Amino acid sequence: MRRRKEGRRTWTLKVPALSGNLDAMPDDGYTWRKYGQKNILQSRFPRSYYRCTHKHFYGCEAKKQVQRLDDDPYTYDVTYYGDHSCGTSPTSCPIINDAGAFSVNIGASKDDDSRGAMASCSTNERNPHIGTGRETDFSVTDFTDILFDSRGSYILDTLLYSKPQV
DNA sequence: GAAATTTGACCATA
DNA sequence: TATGGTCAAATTTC
Repeated sequence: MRRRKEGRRTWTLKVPALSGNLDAMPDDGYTWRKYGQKNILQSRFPRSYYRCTHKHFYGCEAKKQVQRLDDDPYTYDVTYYGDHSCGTSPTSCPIINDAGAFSVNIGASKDDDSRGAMASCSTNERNPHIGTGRETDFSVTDFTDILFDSRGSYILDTLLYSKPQV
């Protein structure tokens, strides 16, 4: 495989399929173009590869991989690579699910999430709360800054969305 | 006709 | 050498 460049920010989201529809990929506010799909060993479902539609216009190097979880077909594992430099930005919480709430794990490195800060987001408010154990209010803009701000010292490694409560 | 998706081949890495 | 990531031609959709 071609390894991604060192220092590139990556993070992973676990995203439930919208409304229980396996074909309804959650929208994160960006426009993606699919450039490949591969069957992965030890996984029943193929992995899809996307890059930013504006790659050629803006040289935007953002990419993402979408993998349906083997043990939970209603959940996607979405891995983002790099930042968007195309000037577009999400218009809401990166992904809104049915339940509305999710938690975010922000680590300093992929192997160290012990220093992570927690964040949560609600569909009703569309206002994430970010803090370290304590609840601190931030705006959506602040939240997307953490997600995509190239100046940020944090690496956003894992977004763990809570499953819809049925 | 343009843009997006599909799919098999190619290639780098472990 | 097996696996995973990307390329690019063919096909589909708008």
